[in-house]
Amino acid sequence: MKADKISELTTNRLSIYLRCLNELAHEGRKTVSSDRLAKRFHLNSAQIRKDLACFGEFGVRGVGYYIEDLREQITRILGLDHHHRVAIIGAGRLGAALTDYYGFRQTNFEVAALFDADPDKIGSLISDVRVFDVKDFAKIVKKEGIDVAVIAVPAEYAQKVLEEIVDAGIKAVMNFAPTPLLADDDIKLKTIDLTISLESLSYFLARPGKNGRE
Amino acid sequence: MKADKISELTTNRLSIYLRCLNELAHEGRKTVSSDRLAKRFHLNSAQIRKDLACFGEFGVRGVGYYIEDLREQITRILGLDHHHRVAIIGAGRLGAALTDYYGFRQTNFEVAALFDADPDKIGSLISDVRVFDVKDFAKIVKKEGIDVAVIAVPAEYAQKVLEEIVDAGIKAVMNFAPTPLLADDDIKLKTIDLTISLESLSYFLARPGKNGRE
DNA sequence: TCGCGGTGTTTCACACTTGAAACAATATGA
DNA sequence: TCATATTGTTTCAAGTGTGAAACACCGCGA
Repeated sequence: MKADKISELTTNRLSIYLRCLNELAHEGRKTVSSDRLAKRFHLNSAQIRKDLACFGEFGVRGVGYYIEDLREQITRILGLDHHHRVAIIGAGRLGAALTDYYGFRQTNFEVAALFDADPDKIGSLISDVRVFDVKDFAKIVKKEGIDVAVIAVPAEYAQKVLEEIVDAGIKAVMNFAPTPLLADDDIKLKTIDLTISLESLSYFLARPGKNGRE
Repeated sequence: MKADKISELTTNRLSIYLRCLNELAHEGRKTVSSDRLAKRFHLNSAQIRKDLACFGEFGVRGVGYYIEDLREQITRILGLDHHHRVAIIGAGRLGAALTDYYGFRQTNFEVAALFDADPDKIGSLISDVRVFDVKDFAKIVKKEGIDVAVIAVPAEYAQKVLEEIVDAGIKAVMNFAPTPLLADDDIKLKTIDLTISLESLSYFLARPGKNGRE
């Protein structure tokens, strides 16, 4: 197929498939068919084949997929074979929790620096990561070879911080501030808005009987 | 309109509108039209009117919306005028960070109890919240009047924890474990999967020139 | 009283995603 | 050799969300 317009939904599913394959590999299985994979993990077999076909032909007709091989392929497609260095802006509780977040290490991301404007925090260590003055952001980014930024500051500062991030040449940003941010099209910006999720739960609790799954 | 099938996308937008109104109210404005709101916050005016019309007639023709009034209405619709008591299962770093998360207080959620299986943690206090043995979950839930649960345990335990949560009679669950969970239709389950978001950034960085906004 | 501005509502076209179905192609094993 | 299993690919229908357009209705101020 080799479509060049890959939906983010597709790559999200690749993440899921990768986890499923890891589980199967852990059990010692060698091959799996899209049908078995779908039945086991409540997925859709046609979708699995379509998603994978976007990136090449990884299966063997009549057999299925070699689990080890497919794991490597998906790992490569998702870029998980590359190392990334992360800056977290905002050394509050969220920033500190994220510094320790196991998911970063798991996905080959390394928290290389924290940034804050609070003089009491600047210079300190959080989980062995140094807190720098946000004024020195661009300089440290260059020196440390940072290519990913995480926004963990209050909503009112988020847009300004994002602009500094972009000015420093970073293209991939994860935003935890509860506000939509504006950025150019060549910047990959993912916003994780916990407040919206909470208010969605609140809405559900306020009107029993109706539902919606995310 | 009074449609009874409200999309979650609609309620998510209500959350956004509420924030915008808060900002406007803070500036001392009294009324706002859907057009001004849309232009100011990069929204779509037709969508705003449609979303609001799902729940009643809040505007005044020829005038727009009274900001204070609309804030109250949306607050009521989203159930933010009700207090909720939250249990966090998993007293690790993520659980601890969430216990302190300001967004909970902001949305009228109160973290009432933490749960863990680690004897070293049970009985301790984290930000003034007691850590209980997860074995006592149902008992404490009843005693403390808890109606919302947050899953902050490793992925392999998440499904089991969810079942205990459901058995305890809780209907609203937020899951931070990086795995899709299965639950009945009458349970509101929101999964925040940071790993998928990270892998999405990784994919983007691995293939420069292509993009996608979440 | 009249015109302007803005809501409430309907309608339509477009895009995207999903899931099913069908089928050719092709390894494997009997 | 041949049946079977399963991929890779195309096609189609259904559902959902978006955004524009049109317009009736109505409050306000001139």
